[in-house]
Amino acid sequence: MKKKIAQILKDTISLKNYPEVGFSLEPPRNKSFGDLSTNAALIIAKKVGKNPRDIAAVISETLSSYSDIFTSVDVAGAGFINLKINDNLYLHTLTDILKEGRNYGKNQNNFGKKANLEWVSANPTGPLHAGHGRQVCLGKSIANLLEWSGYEVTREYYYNDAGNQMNNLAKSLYSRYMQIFDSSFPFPDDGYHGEYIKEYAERIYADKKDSLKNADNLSFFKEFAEKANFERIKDTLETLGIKHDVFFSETELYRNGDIKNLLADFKDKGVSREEDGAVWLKMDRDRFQKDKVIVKSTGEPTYRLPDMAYHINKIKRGYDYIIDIFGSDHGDTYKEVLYGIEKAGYDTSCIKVIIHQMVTFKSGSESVRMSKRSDNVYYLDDLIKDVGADATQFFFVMRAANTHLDFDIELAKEQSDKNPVYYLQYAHARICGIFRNAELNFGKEICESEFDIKKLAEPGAVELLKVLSRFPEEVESVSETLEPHKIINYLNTAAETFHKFYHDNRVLDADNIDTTIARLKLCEAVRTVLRNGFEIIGINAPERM
RNA sequence: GCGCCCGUAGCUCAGUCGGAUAGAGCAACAGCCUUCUAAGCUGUGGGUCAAUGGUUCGAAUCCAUUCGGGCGUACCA
Repeated sequence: MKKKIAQILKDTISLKNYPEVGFSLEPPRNKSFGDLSTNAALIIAKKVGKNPRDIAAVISETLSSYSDIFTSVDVAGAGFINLKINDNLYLHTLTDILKEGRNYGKNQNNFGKKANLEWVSANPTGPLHAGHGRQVCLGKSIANLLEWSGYEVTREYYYNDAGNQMNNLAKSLYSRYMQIFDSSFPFPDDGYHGEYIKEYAERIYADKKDSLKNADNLSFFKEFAEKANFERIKDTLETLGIKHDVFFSETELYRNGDIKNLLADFKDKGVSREEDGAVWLKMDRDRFQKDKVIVKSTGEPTYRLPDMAYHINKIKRGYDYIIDIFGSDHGDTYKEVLYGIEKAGYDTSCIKVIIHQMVTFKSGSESVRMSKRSDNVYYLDDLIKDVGADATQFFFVMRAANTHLDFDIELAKEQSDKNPVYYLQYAHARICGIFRNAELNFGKEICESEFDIKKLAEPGAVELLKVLSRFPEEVESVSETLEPHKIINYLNTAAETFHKFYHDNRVLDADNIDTTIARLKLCEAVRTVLRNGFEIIGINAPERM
């Protein structure tokens, strides 16, 4: 509906020979100003140097002639045009919502396009810790958003298994295994201290007894640990309903020659140089402080080179849109990686990098420590166990990725009205309750009856429909910015408007069957929008609470 | 030092491609359940939008500087 009105406004502007401008068309903060408000006249006025109110008057005169759409067109303030929209238009959105059902809100703006979302991508050196949760949950929502705007989405997980850390992992496990026989067996200085390594050692011992005591290489331990860690990571992700389509290993880039080829490519193009036995990528001094090492003097590439090769691999696989999610600790390094890809001659404009800030956990007023070094790590598993999958998902997605997040475990755990997750879910459960009662008291047929739209004339119902009609626009804009917290903000107003309606208007009324039927349809529409919104952010829609 | 992100109500945060009287949840206070779930609804109080200067019809929003916090600033990933 907004699109249609924007078009009318645009046509009016060109009809009056005003220059084409970018204007806003939004519901005003203050509802008494109307349903939509535009600053078009102010923008035009600036451009042509005339009084904005005069221009607004000219435009609004034409707009008023669309009397079937606008019930009032007013010029206000400095030159805003405020529009009130005919309630009948909103009543018809109800029919649309009921017809589209689970698809209401989806759009096909990117139909036929392929997107690749890479996230989590934690190396398999141990279980995911609670801090990983932010990107795990963000990615889940973002993948959904992409799908809701028509993309075919590949969910991808990239892991570095070629570097030193996997060797450390193997050494750590070997050491724990040997400690079963000799508790004084040395543990590597930079080893992984987690309890899970001891568990793996026990499992190996149970199966192999002491047959690996004199192993001449650690490949068994490496493979065992990698496999076990991945199993646990995948289990954790599955608890949250996440399944990656592709697990891409760094080793693959060595095997298929991508890394070697890229290095040769850099050399051919003259963008790399050698110094002190290492290979450096020449960086643009306006943007970077110094050149960066891509191959160490030991002959091993740094993480940058495989990362570049990996992204080039993704580009070559033909995606229209490539999205990475990283923590703020990668805030600078991804720029180096993109720079390298450009130097290799690839267009990086299809790559979008989402950086999220770090998370601190607290329990009430106490902060929860998340040290990687000690045994005392708060894992993502623990968090999910403590607060539940829905609250985990909700709390991580509730805020803009761009700001630091305080995760209050006590609040998330709280099974009460304090907890913002329940506010939304409760609205859904309430509606389900109404339908249970409707079937009980009026029979199943009542839900399928034809309804009379005129029975929804009361302000609460119209207000509710106005909010519901915004959902597709909301999805559309959020799937461009990839900021799922805005969906939550929207759902909050939807839930709030419903709770208000519920409080003021009784749905089931034996004396007014027609009204009952119409209101049931309205409830069905609210339930649809809530359910669809929940699907995007990735939480359940409970039928009772 | 340099780079990126942030600073909005007592707390946690929305709002930021410039728009009208800056919002929500929690906390505080006062009300509403013999009728579909009170995990709800209604109302009150609470603000130098970190500070200063600038740009203009108009700034929480853009620019500059300062202060404060986070993350980087490796031949770690």
